[in-house]
Amino acid sequence: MSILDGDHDVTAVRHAAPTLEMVAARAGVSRATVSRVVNGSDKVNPSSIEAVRQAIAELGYVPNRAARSLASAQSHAIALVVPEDITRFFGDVFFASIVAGLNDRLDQSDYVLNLMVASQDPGGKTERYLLGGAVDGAVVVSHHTSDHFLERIGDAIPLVFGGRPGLENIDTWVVDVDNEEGGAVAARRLVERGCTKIATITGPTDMQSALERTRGWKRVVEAAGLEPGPQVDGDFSMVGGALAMRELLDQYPDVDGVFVASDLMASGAMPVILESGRRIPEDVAVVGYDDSPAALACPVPLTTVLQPSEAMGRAMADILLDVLAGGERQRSTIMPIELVERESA
Amino acid sequence: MSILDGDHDVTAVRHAAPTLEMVAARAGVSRATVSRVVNGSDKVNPSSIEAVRQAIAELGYVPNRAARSLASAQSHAIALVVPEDITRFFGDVFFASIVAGLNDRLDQSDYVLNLMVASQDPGGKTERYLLGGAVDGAVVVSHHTSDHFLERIGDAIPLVFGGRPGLENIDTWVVDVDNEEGGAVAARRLVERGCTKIATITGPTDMQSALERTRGWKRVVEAAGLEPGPQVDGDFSMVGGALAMRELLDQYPDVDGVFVASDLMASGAMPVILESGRRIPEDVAVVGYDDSPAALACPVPLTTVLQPSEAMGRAMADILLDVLAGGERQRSTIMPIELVERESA
DNA sequence: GTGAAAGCGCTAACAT
DNA sequence: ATGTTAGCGCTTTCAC
Repeated sequence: MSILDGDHDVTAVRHAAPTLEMVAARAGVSRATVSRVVNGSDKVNPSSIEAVRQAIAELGYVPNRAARSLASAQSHAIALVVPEDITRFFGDVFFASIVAGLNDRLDQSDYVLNLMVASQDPGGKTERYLLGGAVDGAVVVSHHTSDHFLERIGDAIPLVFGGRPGLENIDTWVVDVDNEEGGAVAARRLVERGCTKIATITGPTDMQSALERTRGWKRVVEAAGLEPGPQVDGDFSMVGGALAMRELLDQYPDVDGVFVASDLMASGAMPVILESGRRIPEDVAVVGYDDSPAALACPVPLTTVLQPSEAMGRAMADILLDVLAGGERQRSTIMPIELVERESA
Repeated sequence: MSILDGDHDVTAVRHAAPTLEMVAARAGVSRATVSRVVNGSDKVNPSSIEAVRQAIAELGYVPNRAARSLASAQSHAIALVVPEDITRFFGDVFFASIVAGLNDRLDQSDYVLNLMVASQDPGGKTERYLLGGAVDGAVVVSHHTSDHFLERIGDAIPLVFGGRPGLENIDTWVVDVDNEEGGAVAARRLVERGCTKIATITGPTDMQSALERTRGWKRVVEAAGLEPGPQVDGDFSMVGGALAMRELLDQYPDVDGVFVASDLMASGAMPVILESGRRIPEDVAVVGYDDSPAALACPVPLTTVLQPSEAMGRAMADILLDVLAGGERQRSTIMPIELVERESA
């Protein structure tokens, strides 16, 4: 009692956290017993459990994480590494739902998530953090190809990559979406509705995912006995999509179907099509990619390819947790995509 | 050398991290000296510094965070607490740039950011984490009014709130944007362009920020000698904005100016105005709020109120870091808003 | 300027 | 089932 009645010092003095030792003293048991109760060991006498529980409640005891972590060599934390500009990252619904999925899975464990934005990272702070035992494992999400510093880290803690190839020769897992199949599904839709002049607006050519989507698109178009139309780089941005569309209409005026590799680009491209006097989908059918909010904000509701981003996040967390618990997991997990049918194609 | 040449066990065995003791042995100095070098103490002989540095490099030594944290009673981490649904959080550009600002400031310190999404938080994991000494302080961002569990936390570590009122009676700081002034600026724009029938589409009435914007709007409209038009709740969503606009046009058909308390709502409301045969801004002028990407995706480029969200994030981090360093800071910081002039008003 | 020694609060063997 | 004893890897007096 005497320790707690400190109402008078609320604002100025921070309460010193009670320790396990204080709990032990109050409950009249050894520190080891308290530790056992806290960690849910089964070999404890019910009466002791009760006494400890009460002492914990009365004192408001919370285990010190650093001490626990030091003694057990586990942090019960995992890092979310984002080697990307943070505004871009958060602006992207794809990433947002991955994080939501991650978080959802983690909520059911006693692990916490640490956000590491490594875009600039002066002084290798991120690397030191990951190597310093602060986290038991890490999840890496980015569209870009792997950054170098991660190689050393995969050597020290398990790494799960999302949406892109992992590193070679070290302990890493990959959860990816089947981008090529995504491009293929989009193209198939166009082919099946009777388009014969099928072009595509692609993402940046230095992104693996963009390349794969294009490859899938091309495969299907060719398999249908058609001559693939132009591939114009739209840079994954809205204005990029508009510019690409303009260029496309110029050099390939009789285009009747286009696979736009992101909804954002599609939302930029559509007005250009409309302004040229063509109708969507009657004259030019459009299939997007992402099923982002942008798909609904388009002039014509966009038929698009849905990536299971939240499920990806959940899968990544699940794999990492499993591995940390000593389980075995497949190195590579490919998540299925699906077509969301709306009006543009 | 002999310790490092372990190329053969890359995949299976994780390297045991070198300890300070190993560095000391290699450098031929005491552990205390290594610690001094690592922490940049000035009272170390240059030659020792050199020896230690080299040993660190050769061994690839990285200090163990848990041990350091336990011994120094500091974690060098701060938490970003989000008592909100994560998808909503990341979907909101306002929050995204706050995080960008936070991160930007933190990059220049040796603190790291820990993401705590407390929306559901079974078992009070977040609370235990924050209370367990895992972080030295926390930043809380959310539009919603304070959650209860934060009170105990503010008692243990310094808390900085963003964009909403903090808690009473405990050590908290608040960085907020002047929402009332934001609403006032928007209304002023409408008044100055000659509107006389000015309505508003508001955010949810249980959000402080929404209330304040409406208050500012009302104050200015009345000060101009005008009768304030209807206030319709648009729920901060796109469809909510559309529905609200429809209702507004019904009950107040001669409206000639409307302050829509978020760009997202405005992007939903505008098409409704246009479809009713009214022109923007000639018949109905529209001012939004946020200066989000949605402002540019509107049928008519949206004049809107800009919140300095990134600066807010930076300010929050700055305050927290200062306080952690023992500095004194004002409890409340109000950031200025500004009007972004485009075509809709 | 440098080293020795004593913890930080917890977990994990090892006894009992 | 419970207590005792060592540490985990680091910082931090306190001597020298």
